[in-house]
Amino acid sequence: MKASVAMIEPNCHFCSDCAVRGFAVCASLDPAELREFEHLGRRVHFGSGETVFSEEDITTSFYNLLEGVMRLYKLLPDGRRQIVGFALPGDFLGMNTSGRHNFSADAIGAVTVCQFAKVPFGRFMEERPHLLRRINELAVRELSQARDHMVLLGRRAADEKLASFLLGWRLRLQSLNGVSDMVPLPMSRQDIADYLGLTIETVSRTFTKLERHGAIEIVHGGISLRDPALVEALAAA
Amino acid sequence: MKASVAMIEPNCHFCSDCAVRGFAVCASLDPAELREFEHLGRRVHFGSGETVFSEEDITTSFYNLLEGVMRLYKLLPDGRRQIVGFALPGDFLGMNTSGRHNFSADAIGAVTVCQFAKVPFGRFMEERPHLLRRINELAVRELSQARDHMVLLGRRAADEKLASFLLGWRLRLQSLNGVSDMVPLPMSRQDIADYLGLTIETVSRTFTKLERHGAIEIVHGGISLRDPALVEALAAA
DNA sequence: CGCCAAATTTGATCTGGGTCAATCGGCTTT
DNA sequence: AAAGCCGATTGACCCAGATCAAATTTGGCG
Repeated sequence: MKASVAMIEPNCHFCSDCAVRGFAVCASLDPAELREFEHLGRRVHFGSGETVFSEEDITTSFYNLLEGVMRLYKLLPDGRRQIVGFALPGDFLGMNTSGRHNFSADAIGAVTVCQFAKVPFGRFMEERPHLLRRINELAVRELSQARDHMVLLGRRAADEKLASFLLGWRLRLQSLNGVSDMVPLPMSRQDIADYLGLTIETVSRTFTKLERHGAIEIVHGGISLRDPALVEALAAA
Repeated sequence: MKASVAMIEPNCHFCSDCAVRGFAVCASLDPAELREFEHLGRRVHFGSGETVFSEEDITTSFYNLLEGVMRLYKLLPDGRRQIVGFALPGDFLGMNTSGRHNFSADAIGAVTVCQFAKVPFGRFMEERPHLLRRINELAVRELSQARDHMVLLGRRAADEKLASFLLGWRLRLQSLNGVSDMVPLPMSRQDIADYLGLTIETVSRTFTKLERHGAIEIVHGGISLRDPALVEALAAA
């Protein structure tokens, strides 16, 4: 939404001690490859609300999210928005066949990405099938998530949507931060609404309803799961 | 839905004169590789309504659709169904990370697939990065379609959904059969409803409404686009 | 051709979630 | 600490699409 005034950090970092080393695309590279890979990417910071790339942009870079959360979305000409996913550290963004990004991505809060120019990255991947295999694995996993999201959007009621979202989000955070009943929600109610195919009012009412039923507690910056089994029952439905 | 009594044809066919040779996964193989590849797949026929594989099945095979149309769908425990896509000749099915199919697939009308056992296919692909690249390309394209479908499900009204579906389906058929204003619809109204996140009644009413407005004509086995520009205006909206 | 079963269309009514309109509450600014 | 702002909540009302209930059409099949 805001004009990009992203800060580019002098590249004084090493892949070997990168926070996402173990589970991002680079997990497929051995130490020798990693040293070469290091020269391909540069760290870039984005502030809250800044746009990292837009739907119709020609793809010149791929991105590996290192820190923070991003919203990935598509807009209709009249401004309706559908958030197609939230990106977390370790997610790889920018693959496409058309030569253009087919969704937009903004930072939710401060974000750090590892940016790769498309051409050198493609050349590097050319002769490293295991990197391609890793990227394919990530694409196939995303495809599976996308299909789950379609079921949610097409066939679930508002309370089921919210319950599934909370559990799914918690699960993704678990692999980064460990298990907890506290679920931080860095995105706004509007973001949640646009992710679930609802309005902000319905999201707010549904949160309140879940809280009244003792399923969750709404706390500053997120929610706390009071009765995980109840929420799971709603989400399974 | 029906128990599978699929007919397995003695493998007397050659990849080189396969109908989907030019645009399926095998498009990435040279003539020598193709001869080897030939021994990996076997043609299998399915009758109308037969299930090719189910959501929770362990993946033992991949499939290349040769002839016919399939519906790909997920079910909720209470029977609600979301169709996540329709497969057409050239589509490659079965990739996943979990070891299980994450959706079910039935034949809509008679279908022929080229079935590959997972392990030998994986071994063959292992040493042919261009085949992997081709599969990745197909996955990334599907991901883009999936995101468009999310926008449709989450943010579009019934008439916009139907108009987008008709145009999208026509476009896919175009690359197989050439341009035409006649759009065959081999799937049932219920299938269309489950694809669009609507009920069968709403789909039927919306078809009638589009016909009354002179946008389409409902003909046996499909529709005819009477005013493509009008339909496009609705779909763009 | 005539009969039954299934698919589709049409009609009447209902309702979940949208729309419109106030508040509310937590930050920032001064 | 008062004012202003913005996101979130709550309330009143409405409507697109769901649900329930018939017709009507279509397709197989003896």
